[in-house]
Amino acid sequence: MRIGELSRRTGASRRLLRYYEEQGLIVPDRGPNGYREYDERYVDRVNQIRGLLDAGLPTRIIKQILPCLDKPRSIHFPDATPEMLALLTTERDRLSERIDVLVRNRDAMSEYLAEVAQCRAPAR
DNA sequence: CTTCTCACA
DNA sequence: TGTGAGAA
Repeated sequence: MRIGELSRRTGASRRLLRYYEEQGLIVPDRGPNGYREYDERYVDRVNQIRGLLDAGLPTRIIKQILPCLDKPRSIHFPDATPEMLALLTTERDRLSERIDVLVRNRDAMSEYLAEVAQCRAPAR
């Protein structure tokens, strides 16, 4: 498929897809006319990129760890350098910290909402 | 549809 | 990180 269809199916703008390519996150094939050609795998791939960006990872890191997160993980297993493992470990830990912050804030919101509900439900 | 560039939040 | 616009 070409960029327009991938854009439609991922919700990412054409501009953004080119931006991801510029950042080295995706490397589409090129047709004879020079148009980018994407196969089905790129739909999931783009969504995964969005997820990692949402998780707070910079494109620089995503570019490095994305190959490890590809579907046939067992095939990428052999070329796991110590540097790669260290990177994955630190990024996973950063993710865990962010999750903790998110959980605390969610709980704080729940607590507040519960109190508000208690405060005005009986009155009404 | 393509690349590139400059600006901007 | 992501967008818009203009040029070619």
